[in-house]
Amino acid sequence: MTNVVKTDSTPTSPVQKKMRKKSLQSPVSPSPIKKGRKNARQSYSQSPTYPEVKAPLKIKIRRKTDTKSKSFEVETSDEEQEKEEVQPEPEPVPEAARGSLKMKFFFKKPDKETPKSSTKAKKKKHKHKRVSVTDIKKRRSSENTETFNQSGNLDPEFEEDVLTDNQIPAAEEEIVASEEESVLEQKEEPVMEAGKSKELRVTSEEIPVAVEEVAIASGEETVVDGEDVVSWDAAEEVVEEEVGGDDVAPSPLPMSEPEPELTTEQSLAMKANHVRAMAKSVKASHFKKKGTKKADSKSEDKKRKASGYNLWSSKMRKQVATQFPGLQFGDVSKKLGDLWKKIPEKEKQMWKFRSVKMVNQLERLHSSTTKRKLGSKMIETGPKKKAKAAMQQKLARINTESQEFPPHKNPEQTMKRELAKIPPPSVEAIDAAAHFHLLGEALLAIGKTVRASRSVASTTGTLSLLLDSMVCSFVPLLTLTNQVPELNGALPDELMSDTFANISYYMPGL
DNA sequence: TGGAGCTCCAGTCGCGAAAC
DNA sequence: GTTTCGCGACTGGAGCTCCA
Repeated sequence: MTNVVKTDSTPTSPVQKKMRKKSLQSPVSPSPIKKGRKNARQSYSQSPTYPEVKAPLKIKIRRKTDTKSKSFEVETSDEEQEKEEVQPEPEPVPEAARGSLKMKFFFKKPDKETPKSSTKAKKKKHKHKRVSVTDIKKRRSSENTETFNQSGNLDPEFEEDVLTDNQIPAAEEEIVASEEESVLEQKEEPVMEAGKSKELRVTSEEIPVAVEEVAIASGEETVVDGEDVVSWDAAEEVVEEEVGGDDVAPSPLPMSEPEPELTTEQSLAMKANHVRAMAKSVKASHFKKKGTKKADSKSEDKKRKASGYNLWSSKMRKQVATQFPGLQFGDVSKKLGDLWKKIPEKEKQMWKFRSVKMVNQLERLHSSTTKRKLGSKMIETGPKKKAKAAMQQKLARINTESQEFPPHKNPEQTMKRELAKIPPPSVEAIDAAAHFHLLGEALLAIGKTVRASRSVASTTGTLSLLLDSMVCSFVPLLTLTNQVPELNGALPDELMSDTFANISYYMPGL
């Protein structure tokens, strides 16, 4: 026997989801449940006549993926159907409870016995936890020997992440300064200049900060939501450029064979564009590899921002897992929850602010409707709606066209394929010049920002950027040095070429 | 049939919305 | 205005589905 519960269309938006869920939950008779959510829950959980489901029906939920409208099939075997029929007729269930009952049947996982998995139990526990947080905060001052490990002391690794009293004032300053910087950045609308890409200036300011935030939040390898969002934007744009369009410039010519009629300045511009494209492609490939499927499947608009706790826990979870290898995920979460309660409020505020700041950056990045043409000076701007619609059209076209090529299931292959689309960077003097040219643009933009903001945070943040810039200058300098005939090309071109590609990824302004 | 991709699960906190 | 609840975020693995 097969019961089919069909939905007309896939709930794509939160509102649709909610409506669909409400339709599933909505009882036959609406009046009793209209008292309110709380009452409805109470009637569900506290009803003495509610039949206890010890062995839920074996339910298979199939989702048809080949059509736009997805339907859900609920299947029950004949044997199970018999069991269902043999069961004594339960006493009448209140209408309000029926709605919830239907919901539970529909989503309950059949054959897993998880004593804690009851939603009600979880919520009760959650509720209790919330109360205990307040109590813990009140008692924290007297419990200055809160422990994490068995020795009774906070683990040294974690102490690195917990601010001491001496550090708190500096942290406060950082928060205030960063807030000022954020406000300033929000107010400041970059002025377009001929020949300068708006996108260049945006990325020169934001990407280093984003990388910094990612480093703060998750260490070097962890995928952080914010980073993915940033990079997927870049990825989309690269795909857009690579797939083509009327306004897309052709791929740069091989570096070793410049057009004879080009002036040095023109060649330099081409090189710079090539470096930009290369960096974007590398980024796109990199994050295509790291991006989670779950994140991919969700619309950016629907994604909820990661909270301060999320950022903090994503970083600390690694440490906890490293220190306690045998711990299950749930145990690690418990420890993280305990630790989160123990860290100072100031530090929590810092993580909260980092979350907010990251969201602001991403929003600004998303709100940027600028489109850059390779090899041209034109910047095209427009209303957000218009740009968004155009982007959606392009993505639709890309999706259609990309069906001609089978997707690479192996991410490594995907990355290699993406990298193969761009010519390898050459290591001639003009390439070094192009890198220096971009570096100069980036530093100029940074200088303007610092001068405009005059904040301490901007200055200190720029120092690390300058250090990165110095590092990024090494290979171009080595390239130039390698031109000296007496050296006989001591450094292999392949090495230099690979390093150029890496620098293109990290280089500010790309 | 094997591999790749997708979904769900665990426990926790934060946020937004609804209820009171 | 306060309280309560649902949902989403974090990660890694297990299990399921789909496709060649």
